[in-house]
Amino acid sequence: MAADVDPKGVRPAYSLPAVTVDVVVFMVRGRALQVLLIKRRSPPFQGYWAIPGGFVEIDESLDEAAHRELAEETGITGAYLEQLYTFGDPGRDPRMRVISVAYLGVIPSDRANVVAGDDASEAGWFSVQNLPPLAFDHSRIMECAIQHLRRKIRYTDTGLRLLPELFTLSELQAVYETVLGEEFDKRNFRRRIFQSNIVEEAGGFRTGEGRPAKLYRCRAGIQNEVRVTRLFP
Amino acid sequence: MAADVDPKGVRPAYSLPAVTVDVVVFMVRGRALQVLLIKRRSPPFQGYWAIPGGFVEIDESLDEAAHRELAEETGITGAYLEQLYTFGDPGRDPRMRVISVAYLGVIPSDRANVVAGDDASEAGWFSVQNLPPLAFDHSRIMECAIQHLRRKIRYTDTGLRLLPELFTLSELQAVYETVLGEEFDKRNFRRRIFQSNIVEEAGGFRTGEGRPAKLYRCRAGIQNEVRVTRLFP
DNA sequence: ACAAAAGTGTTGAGAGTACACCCATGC
DNA sequence: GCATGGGTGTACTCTCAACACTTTTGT
Repeated sequence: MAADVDPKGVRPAYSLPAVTVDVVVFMVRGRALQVLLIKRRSPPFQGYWAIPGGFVEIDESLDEAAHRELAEETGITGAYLEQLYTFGDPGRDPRMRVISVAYLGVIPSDRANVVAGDDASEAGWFSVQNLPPLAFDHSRIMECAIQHLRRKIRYTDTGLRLLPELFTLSELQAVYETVLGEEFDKRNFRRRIFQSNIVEEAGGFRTGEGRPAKLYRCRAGIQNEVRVTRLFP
Repeated sequence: MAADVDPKGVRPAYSLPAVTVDVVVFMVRGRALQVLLIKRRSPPFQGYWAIPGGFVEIDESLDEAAHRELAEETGITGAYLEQLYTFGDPGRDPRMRVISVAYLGVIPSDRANVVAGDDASEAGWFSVQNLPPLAFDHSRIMECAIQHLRRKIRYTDTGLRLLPELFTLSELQAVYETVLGEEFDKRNFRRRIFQSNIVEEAGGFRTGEGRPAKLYRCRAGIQNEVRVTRLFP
């Protein structure tokens, strides 16, 4: 339910938890799934790497807070963000009770240039295969995010949001293979993508080594749920 | 990230949002999907029906808060609860900023006896087809919960948690049909249940009208994910 | 014996999987 | 002309969906 004011008066401040957002943003570069971290420049966990995030302001929504903190601390704007899970165990921050609403985000590699902000001495991308020790309970949040991304890319169009507006089918396949850590048959992959009807030809070609590849884009009006086959379809 | 203390000092109380849990508990009775509501006895929305819930105490986890508030306001204990989504738009409570972590719960109909608690003048079950106007943004939370339950029952063992320990396959089928609002072929339904291997024979029979029906129980060690077929299986 | 619910198999269609070669370009 | 990556079709297997009658009990 929404709050009832304490009948004896306004709830005292010391009994109120702080609320933060934490934003786990992924990118695929080359053949690596990478995640955005910042280096903490104040205690506790000074010098540790951490998931970007911070306090929710009193007059902004949670989504707004997630976008704002991400932009402030890393310079990243326009990422696709969605709420992941809320972590609120007492003791997860040694200083005070902090309840953190975690967000999962993805961004195309061509918009992944970071600029460290005020609260962070540094911001950078790390391969999920090779993460540094993280501050607070951020390893747990990270595991949760990776698991969720892998699940989500299997049955929604999240894979497309990891690519620039125009992309080739080989690039798309590489994204899926990188995130999921398995390889797919080229012909079956293409058949599935076409059947699911999430892309359309953009008209151009990408040249380079070998035969030029057709460019595709995300079909307009694609919602999130591409397809799920279930216990009871 | 977890919190950084405001460099200028402790964050003042007026800028801290309150944190609550809201618990949407479902039950199937007869051929109706029902949800547990309480009647508010103080303003705002005095006399309106609302989703049970309340403040998170400073030293309890979110899960604990959800179970505690549910027990305090409705007398229901031992429900299966899981976190659903966190609703935190400014203005969702007219008095103050309230961020609410919503939980989804299910309970067998034989444990659904309610006892109204302190904060509620009444507690009762309502068919989701026929809900009263709800307080705050609870209609939105309710929609989200119903949608999530319908999705979840399709690919996990949530259906079993809506039944007593022992049940017949016809009762199980009735639960699925009630929650999803569609009918299934009896032979195909049974084949699916057996293939997914989530139940085992309990050894007894339920008698009544017609031929007695074998009793089943949830197989030990069943986790949540029964099966998902995906874009890339 | 009849009413009421339980239980049981088969067939056809569609989706998933495995698999190998030709094509268009740059150098 | 050759190296490089792009692009295409088919056969087999398995899963899903549609469909009707027999069995066991209570009255």
